[in-house]
Amino acid sequence: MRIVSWNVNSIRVRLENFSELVRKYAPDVVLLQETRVEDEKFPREYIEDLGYNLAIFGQKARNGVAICSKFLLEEVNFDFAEEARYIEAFTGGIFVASVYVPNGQEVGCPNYFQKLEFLSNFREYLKKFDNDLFVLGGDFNVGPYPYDIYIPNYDGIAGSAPERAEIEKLRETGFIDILKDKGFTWWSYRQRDFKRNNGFRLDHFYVKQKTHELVTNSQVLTDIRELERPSDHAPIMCDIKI
DNA sequence: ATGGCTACGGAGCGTAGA
Repeated sequence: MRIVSWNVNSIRVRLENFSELVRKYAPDVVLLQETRVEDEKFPREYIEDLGYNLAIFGQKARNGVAICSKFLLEEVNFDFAEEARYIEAFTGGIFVASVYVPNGQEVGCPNYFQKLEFLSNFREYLKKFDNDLFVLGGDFNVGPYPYDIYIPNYDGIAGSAPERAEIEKLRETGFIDILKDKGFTWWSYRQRDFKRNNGFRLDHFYVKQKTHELVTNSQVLTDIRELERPSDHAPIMCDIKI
């Protein structure tokens, strides 16, 4: 099974890039974040015509998550967060989840503390999957290690010690960050940051040991970030022997 | 130089992203 996770920064603007992703990599499951569209306006037909079933949880203008799968989607649930930031389902024999962690805006502001709280609550929520084959993908908006952010000694938003501590606690519950050391996943649209590789590694896959034993490959799809009218995030991909 | 770019809503430019 091939799984992609991708912050698309508007699904409606990214349809051609989505099609190219499917043409090049033929993923079985695509976990989307920042679809930025209410459910009634989601381009369902376009995605379904590419061969995917859909589970969506969106809202107007901001946030929005979705799961696209070539397999039947069962036990779809998006109760974790009030904003459209989380969705899970059982598909093709495993549980998958797509999460869009709040950005936090600026260290110390109210949204920043909401981000820390989100991560803390989320860690507790995920205990329900302790005994399942489970792949969690998403935009965590944190670069867990110093080399995940191109700026030396950076400790601003996405790189502050409390944010990194929340992710460390997630790892301490047994989750393995399978894209550690695989490079950046986000580059600002500004300053030609992508060309200069001024990036952050914000998009992660987490699996526990039982699932990790089945992972055969993981990578960042930087070629999709190079397309015309790209998202500011590259998709991330992993292959699981299932 | 505290901007730079992109998407959204909604018809100006403010807000958010990270």
